[in-house]
Amino acid sequence: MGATSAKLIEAIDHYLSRPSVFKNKEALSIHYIPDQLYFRDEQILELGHILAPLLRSERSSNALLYGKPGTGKTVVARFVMRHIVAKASQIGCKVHFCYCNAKLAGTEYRLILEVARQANVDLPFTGLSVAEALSRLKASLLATGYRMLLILDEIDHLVKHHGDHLLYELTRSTSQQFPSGLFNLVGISNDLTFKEWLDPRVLSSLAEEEMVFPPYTVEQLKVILAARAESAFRSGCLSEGALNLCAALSGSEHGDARRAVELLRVAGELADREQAARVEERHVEEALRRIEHDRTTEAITTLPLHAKLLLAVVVNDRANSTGAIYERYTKMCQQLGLNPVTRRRASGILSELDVLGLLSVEVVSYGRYGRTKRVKPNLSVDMIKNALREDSIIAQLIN
DNA sequence: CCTCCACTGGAAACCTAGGCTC
DNA sequence: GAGCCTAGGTTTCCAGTGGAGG
Repeated sequence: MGATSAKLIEAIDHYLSRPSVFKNKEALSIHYIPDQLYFRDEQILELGHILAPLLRSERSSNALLYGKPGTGKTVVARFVMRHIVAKASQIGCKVHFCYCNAKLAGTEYRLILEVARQANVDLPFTGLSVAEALSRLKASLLATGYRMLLILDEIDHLVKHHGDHLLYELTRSTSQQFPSGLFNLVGISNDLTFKEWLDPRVLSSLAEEEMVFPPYTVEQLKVILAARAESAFRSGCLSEGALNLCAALSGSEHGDARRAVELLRVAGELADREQAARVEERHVEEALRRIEHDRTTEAITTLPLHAKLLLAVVVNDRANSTGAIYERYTKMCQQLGLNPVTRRRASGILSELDVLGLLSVEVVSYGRYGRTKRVKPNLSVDMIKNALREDSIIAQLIN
């Protein structure tokens, strides 16, 4: 064995023997479903009542769960589903249970694909029309005599990007075998106004039951965090102050428990890295910065090339109107030997950068001198430049 | 009150790259 | 291989517009 290998093994051993503040980090993962959920008994029981008929192979009502991010919608839905799945397999009830995030799936087709996968139906990952994919899924369910409970997370994303056509089809899918409907839907939405996007027929069948999840208070967040921390951290490895700070930082926005838990996890990782015995408040503060930083760096580095170029023009040349930005941008493309996108597209990209929170874009009118977008960076220019420099093509253009 | 700038942003067509079915 | 499908990005076309200056 070479000397390098020996050193590597030593380093790994050292890493493994190093004390950690965590005893079970899994408990702070976003996919973790605790055995006990706090302050959501009402919603759990209500959803349980709504879905219980499935266990007698009857149709349940469709339901919509609303609430701001991190108010426990997803975890409640999955918690209830877990219990019902257990019961269903115990009594041999013919229902497929399926959880799917519409935003992660991306498109209608990929959503159906994911649903089908969870129901053990094989579909090609491209090449079929949405209608064909759906009818194959239905055919397979009918052939096996299963009905399906479908929990659709971030359903507002689906509707806003692809319309309500798919929901219409799902709520209208009936057969002789299932005259009341083949699919039972539980939709989850962050957006309280998304109903306006729905056709009234879809809305009436989808929103048979509606549940609203209120934000957690800071005090409630403390209890939730304390319980998670109890299973995640070794005893004495989390200071009271750090926990309170996590709750306070997340509670001040809108009681976002997911964010609070993430903050706690990152703070723990930072404490581990510096081999601290305990997670302190300063780790939480650093974690907050780190999360913010990672989010923007990630957003920038994954941008398409022309979006990066336009962003570079804004932060580098201080150009602030669509016309000026476009002019500088086309010169830049010339230098690089690239074909520039059209004015229309550039305008669209600037708006997209606004939605991502990287730029702040405002339409202003200068009267006789026209109407344009007033554009300025929304974050520290240095942070944006640093992230842009990771792209070798852009790096040569930024001073 | 009217004009007219420098755009905005909707709509539809188009292109590319993937893949299925027959 | 022909003839379909989809997704995602882009181009083309164009009607619409807030408000300074006449």
